Amino acid sequence: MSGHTTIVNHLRRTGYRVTPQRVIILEALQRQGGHMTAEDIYARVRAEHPYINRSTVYRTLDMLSKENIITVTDLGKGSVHYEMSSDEPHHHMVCQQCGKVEEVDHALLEPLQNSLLRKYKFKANIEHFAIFGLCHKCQEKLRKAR
Amino acid sequence: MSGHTTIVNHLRRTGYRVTPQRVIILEALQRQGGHMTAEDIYARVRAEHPYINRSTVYRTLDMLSKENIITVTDLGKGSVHYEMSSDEPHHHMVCQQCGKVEEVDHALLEPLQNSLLRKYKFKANIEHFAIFGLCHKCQEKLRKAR
DNA sequence: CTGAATGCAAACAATTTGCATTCAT
DNA sequence: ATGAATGCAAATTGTTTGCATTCAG
Repeated sequence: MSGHTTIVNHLRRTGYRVTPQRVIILEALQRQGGHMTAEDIYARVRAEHPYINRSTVYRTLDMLSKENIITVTDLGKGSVHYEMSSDEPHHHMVCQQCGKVEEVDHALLEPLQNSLLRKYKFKANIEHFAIFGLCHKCQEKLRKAR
Repeated sequence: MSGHTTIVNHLRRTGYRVTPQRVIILEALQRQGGHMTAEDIYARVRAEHPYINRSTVYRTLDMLSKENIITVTDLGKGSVHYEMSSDEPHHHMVCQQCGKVEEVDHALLEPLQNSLLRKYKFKANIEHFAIFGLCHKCQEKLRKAR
């Protein structure tokens, strides 16, 4: 699931209409790469195409996530983050001190995923993963402060 | 950290004033046991003490979590959940289909916690953990639906 | 041409804030 | 008596909705 045309074709096949605003929003997501909030995306899109409406952005993001073209992650910042889905799942460590978000190798999460399935028959959706805590730098800072 | 007086004493020692509203909010949290949103707590408290203000509830919850008397969990429902801190940490599996929240044994999380520390020096705050996915029942339902 | 998608303005939910008043210490 | 905490009303933030208009297919 990547590349403009592939996605656009998928949408068309599924019965969605390919409007200019949808294309523009998709492009913004692809250009950025990392996480963005709806509001980030709106701002970015607005910069070049001032006629695009905020609700269109929200509705499009909703649609894209239902189609698994983008993934939604709740990083505990009061608003959800979006990014393009990728083949290699990755996860997020969120520093509660400085707010920095780092990525976690999927391999570290797999054992947990398996044990949850074995013990609780719970199928963890690991795309939707955010781990909160303290990054290395902030631990150092805290230690020195004492 | 449990029992009315222990907490009340801790607060007083730390320089907080022990107001009736704070005591009432604490009691509501203790009576309930499980997670509650700020709004849940407000409603419950209001039922018996209608004079208590909404902002007082929010401010008190804020204070209690800063003092580690309660823990905050973002279960991805648009509003944060609170519950009394306990000695045995536990975590949450949130079913994205039916919304049910189950608890996860801490033992399953420990390996992850360790590997994050080893590989990224990231100190995961595991009190703040929510794992999203599909519970057993909803997996069954989904399978049958197809 | 036709219904899906957009734009707009208004509604909403959860939370926060400024400020005058009250009350725990 | 003094500043911390409360109550109140208003503001903010992020998001959703109803409805008339537009435009992709």
